[in-house]
Formats: sequence, C-alpha cells, structure tokens
Amino acid sequence: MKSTLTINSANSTPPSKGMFGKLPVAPAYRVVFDTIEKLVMTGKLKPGDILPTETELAERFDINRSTLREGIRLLEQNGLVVRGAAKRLTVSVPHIVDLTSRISNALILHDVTFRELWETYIILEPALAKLAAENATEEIIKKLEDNLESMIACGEDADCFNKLDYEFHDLVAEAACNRPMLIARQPISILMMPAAHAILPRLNTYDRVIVAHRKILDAIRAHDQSEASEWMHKHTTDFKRGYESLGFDAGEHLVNSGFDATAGIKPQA
Amino acid sequence: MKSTLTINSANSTPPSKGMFGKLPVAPAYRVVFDTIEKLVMTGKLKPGDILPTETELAERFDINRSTLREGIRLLEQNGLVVRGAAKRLTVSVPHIVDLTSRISNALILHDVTFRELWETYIILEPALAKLAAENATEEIIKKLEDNLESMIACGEDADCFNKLDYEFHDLVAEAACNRPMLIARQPISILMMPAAHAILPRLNTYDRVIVAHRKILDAIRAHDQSEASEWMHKHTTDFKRGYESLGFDAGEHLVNSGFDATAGIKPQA
DNA sequence: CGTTGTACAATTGTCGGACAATGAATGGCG
DNA sequence: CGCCATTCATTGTCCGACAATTGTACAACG
Repeated sequence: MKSTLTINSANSTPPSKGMFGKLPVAPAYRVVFDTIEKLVMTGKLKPGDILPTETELAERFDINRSTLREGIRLLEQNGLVVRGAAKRLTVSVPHIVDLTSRISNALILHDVTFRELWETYIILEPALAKLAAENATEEIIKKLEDNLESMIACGEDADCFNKLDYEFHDLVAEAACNRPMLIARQPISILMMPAAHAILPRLNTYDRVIVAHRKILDAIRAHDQSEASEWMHKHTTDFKRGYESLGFDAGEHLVNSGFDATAGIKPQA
Repeated sequence: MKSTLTINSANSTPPSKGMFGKLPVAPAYRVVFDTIEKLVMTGKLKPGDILPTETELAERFDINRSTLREGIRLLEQNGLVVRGAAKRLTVSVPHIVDLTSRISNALILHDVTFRELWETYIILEPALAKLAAENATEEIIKKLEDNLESMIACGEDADCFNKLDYEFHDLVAEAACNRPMLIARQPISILMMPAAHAILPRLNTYDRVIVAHRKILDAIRAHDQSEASEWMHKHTTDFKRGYESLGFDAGEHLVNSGFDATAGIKPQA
C-alpha cells in the first residue's frame, strides 16, 4: 500500500523517444503545492485563513507529514502561506519585496546589461512621476517634502545623500499608485543602486539633483503631469550622462562592471 | 546530539522581554536555502553545475536528509535548481516564465485594477515598439511578418485572431531585446488576455488591428523608432477605447470584472 | 561495431515513528 | 483579578526503511 503515488494510470508502453514531451508525473509534494495554490488563487482560501495543522493536512491528503512539509515549503517560498504568530500556517498574499528581490536575482543571473536597465529606467521613472502627479496623496507629498528637506540638510555626506535620493525615487514610485509599475521599477532600482553609490559622490551634482527633486516635487504637488514627467526625464538623463562621463560602458554586464550587484538585494534577510 | 540546530551560540540567559526583537533563529532548511542561494548568486555555483546527491549534501551540512529536502524545495521553487534529466540536482537560472506567472498571481491576489494594468500597458508597449525598431533582428522581423500574414489569413476566426494578436505583441516585446521590460510586460499581457478575448470579437476592429500591426511592423523593419512608438500608442489606445465603449469600468478589480483572470496563467502546468 | 537486453548500484520519493523545543491554553495560587 | 506553573499541541528535526526509477556496466546478439 506504499505505492510511490500513481497519478497517471497504467502506462504499459513507455514513450521511448522525443515528441512525447515528459507527461506530467508529479511528485506528491508538488501535487500538494498545486492543490493549495489553486485553492488560494480561486479564492476558496482567502488571505488570513488559517490552515489545519501539518498532521491533519497530511491525514487529509493521505500522505506522510514529511512529504506534506515539502509541499508546504513550496507554498512558503511562493509567499502564499506564512507562519503566523501562533506558528500556524496562514494564507497570505506574496509580498512585493519578495517578488522584486527574486526578479533582481534572476536578472543578475541572466547577466542583464546596464543598457537594459537604463532603457527601462528612463521609461519608467518619468511615467511614474507623471502618475504621481495624478494620484499622489497629501500624505505622501508630505513624505516627499520631508525627504527633500533632509537631503538639503545632509550637505556633502555622500551616504546620507545617496540614501535619500534612493528614497525619493521610491516615494515617487509609491505615489503613482500603480503596483505593476512599482514591481517593474523596484528591481531596476535595486540593481542600479550600487552604480548610483559609486557615481554620485564623484560628481558635483548635489545641487543639480536637489533642484531636480524640487521641480519634480512641485510638479507633483501641483498635479502638473507633463512637468513632473519632463523633469524626471531630465533628472534621469542627467544621471546617465554622469555615469557615462566617468567612462563606464552601458553594454557591460552587471557582474563584470565592478559594482557588487548583489549588495543591494535581500533587504530583509 | 539531536539539538534542534543551534545557529546562535549559547544563550544561557534567554532574552525574556521585548527590545530584543526576535533574533533570527532560522530553521535548518532555511539555512540550507540561504547557503546554496548565496553560492549561486556569488557565482561559486554556476548554472549547469551538478549538485551532490541528497545523502551527501545532508552529510556535509550535518543534517538529516528530510530536512535537507525541505531546503531543496525552496531552491527548486525559486528556480535556482532543477532536477536534470539524470534526476540529479542541477544549478539553473530562474526562467522568466516562472517569474512572470508568479507576478501575475501576486497581482491577482493583490486585487490589481484594470486602471493600473492599462496605465502600465500604455507605457510599456510603445516603449517596447520603439526599442524593437532599434534592436530587432532579421530573424524576429521574419516572425512578425509570418504572424501578420497568418492574421490576415485567419479572417473572422476570433480565436485564431486573438491568439495571433497576443503573439504579435509578444514578438514585438521580444524584439526589443530588453529583459527587464520583457518581465514587466509579460504579467500585464497575461492578465489582459481574457479582456482582449472578450472584447476583440465584439468590435469590428479586425481591419484596424491589421492596419496597425502592419504600420508597426513596417516601422520596426525601417528602424523608425518614433513611428513604431506612435503606431503602437494608437493601437493600444484604440483597444482601450473599445474596452471602454463596451461599458467596462477600468477601476474595477480583476476578480470582480467577470473575466476569469486565472485562465491565462500557468501556461506550462 | 552498434544495438539490445539484463543485472546491479545509486538515487529519489515516500513512508512510519520518534523526540526536543517552543508557544498556547489551562488552571491554581496569591 | 492578575500572575505563575503545568499541560498540551504543534513544529522542527531526526532516524531508519523501502519501492520505484534511472544510470551504469557488462554480456549477448545481429
């Protein structure tokens, strides 16, 4: 009765050659994952719902607890379940930060080039600024103002400046109230951060950055979409010029560029 | 000797109260994941490398095979390892399709609105068309031409038409040679597919679509970036008008919209 | 020589049972 | 009523085991 799970019924004739593309013989732990994932995706399990205990789940699926656990790990890594305060498994929605850091990792492993990052960044940032001018709430405008003030205050402190610059652009993106674009932007932002850290201090662009940020903030506050977009465009191309003027090659792969591309990822270990 | 893993050395004095915010006592299987992930990310393990067998890995980490397996599942779900033909674990790079379907899932669970999808789509598509005009290879231009011909040939067959329309935009995106943008676009495209399927047949826009596709293709072939971008912009806004003219509300959440948003995801089960 | 078939070894997927540690619940005590 | 100890449930981990599958080595065959 310990038959290593028989999903597909009797295939006496083994498909010997290609053209028979690996028919789906799913291990039990994968079936567990697929099943519960489907339950979540179809809304039969809603975020916040508490799953039964491992022993009970294993009993219901009629598999061993060890096997079930392997399935749970898949769900966990997908962000579909988390261990709630009470250690019980709780249905959840994947947090964006998990997604974005994984996208970053994938891009690194795929040897993404700076050219690609730039092309994307220069599209997304003005678009997000435009949306921010349309959708920004008072609350986030306040945060942007605070950020600008802090940036002026931190003077020549490069670390402080970089951190606030990063935060400013993050806030603008958040202000846009568009999650697909937010998710698209975040990995780019993460991957370019080391570059920004290397470049900004070497250029005397502190003033230019602050002016640009102020213009962008003003435009957002005034709900002037095209102004916000244009200034963000100027701002990013400014940055790109600085990058190129220091002799970096945009065609280079991240891993070869001398920046530690893995430095920024995994903000929450 | 069966001490439930002691990552953090001797804490004889248990931090009884708050202010010591739960120091990271990671379960062993998570440590396995983190360790191997780091090895891959830092290049010490390269894609294609074959990992030792489970028993050997378990011995090296000095943990039980069951525990190790749970760690393996995390890696597997992350796309960092796959079971190669020989069943041995092989280091790999996460495939974009895995990423994009997870992003789609996440967006669905986050109740993304059509407004957000539209805003993003209308930004990305023209930008990708522009890049395609810059970077498209002869090979992919050929594919686009084939696609256009097929579309003309399939006449009033709505299913055929939709499929080819989807494929056309996919090809344009691929022609752009920009993976970050490709990854950003794919989930949007997947999530909007059901809408497209519902809308296109109800509008007599077959001709308009074909004209637009031809203009875009011509522009790409001629490396005319602004023309490609502009026609793609017209094309997408055209689609949006059709969408709105049928009385759909862009502010609606996907799950409430009547489209089966989960239909398109998981292309490879 | 290449192909086919077979026996053997290695490896994975699965199982059952077990226990320490940890947090939750409960009930007694001041 | 609030605080503390005990009980209990649950997870993380371990051990040992086995069927099924697959790789490999080698023999038989054309």
